[in-house]
Amino acid sequence: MPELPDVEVFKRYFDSTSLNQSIRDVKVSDQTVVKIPESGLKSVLIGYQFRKTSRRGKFLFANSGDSNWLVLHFGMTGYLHYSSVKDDPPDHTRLRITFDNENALSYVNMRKLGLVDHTESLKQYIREKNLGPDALHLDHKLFIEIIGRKKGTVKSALMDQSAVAGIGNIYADEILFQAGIHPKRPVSKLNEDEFHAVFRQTDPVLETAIEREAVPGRMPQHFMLPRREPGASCPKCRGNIEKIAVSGRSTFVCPNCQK
DNA sequence: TCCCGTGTTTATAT
DNA sequence: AATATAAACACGGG
Ligand SMILES: [Zn+2]
Repeated sequence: MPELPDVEVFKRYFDSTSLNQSIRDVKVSDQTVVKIPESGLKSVLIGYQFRKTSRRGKFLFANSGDSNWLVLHFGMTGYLHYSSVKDDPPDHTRLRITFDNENALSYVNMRKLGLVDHTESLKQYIREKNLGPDALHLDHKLFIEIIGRKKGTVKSALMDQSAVAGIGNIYADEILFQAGIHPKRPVSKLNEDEFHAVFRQTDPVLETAIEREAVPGRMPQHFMLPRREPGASCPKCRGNIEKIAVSGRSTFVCPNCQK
């Protein structure tokens, strides 16, 4: 689930549920995903309120005052869940933050590929993680420059978080499908028009996905995203969608529409 | 220095 | 029942 659009949806969910409520308790139920000991998290959270959030790529940051940032990354299976403290938290809840208003925010992650961390400096954390600029609303020239200097296939370039942050396996496929570019094309062989086609599709794909709350079934008819299965038909030409591997990741492509 | 393949993780499907 | 797969990244060899 969690690529840029999903994490942006999580951010809005966080903003609409969990800001400006005093934190009463913090429970860590998995100390491998949560990188800070429970006692440490308690000391930076209890008695504070989340004031604002920030997103860079697939990372979500929640601020509760000067030099106090909670870091959330969702891996492949993470999400947020907010409910009454009296309700049982979902399975695989790794962290639960309880507010004075009797509600609680849970960080849920079935697999342990994500992380919860803490940092005093957003800038420094982003630098340490080597994250490129956010993929959404990226400047045209910068996008072309960053992607253009990469080696390898255009799909792996788009998915490189140190180049442009936020695009993962699903949305790389979608952007390239909308752009009519084959994911295995080497970046070095793309001409100016093809670079431009990829750039031109990036914002609309990401923005549309956010509008539809990143739910596959709510995507527009011309999206390939809900059709990631062998034998599906291309929404543009009705041809057969092909499943291939690119940098070891499952990739769906219409060989007729993507050259 | 950069790119790519491998390992990590756990529930599901075959 | 073993095996493969899945929206993630870290790491090490070439
Ligand atoms: Zn097609």
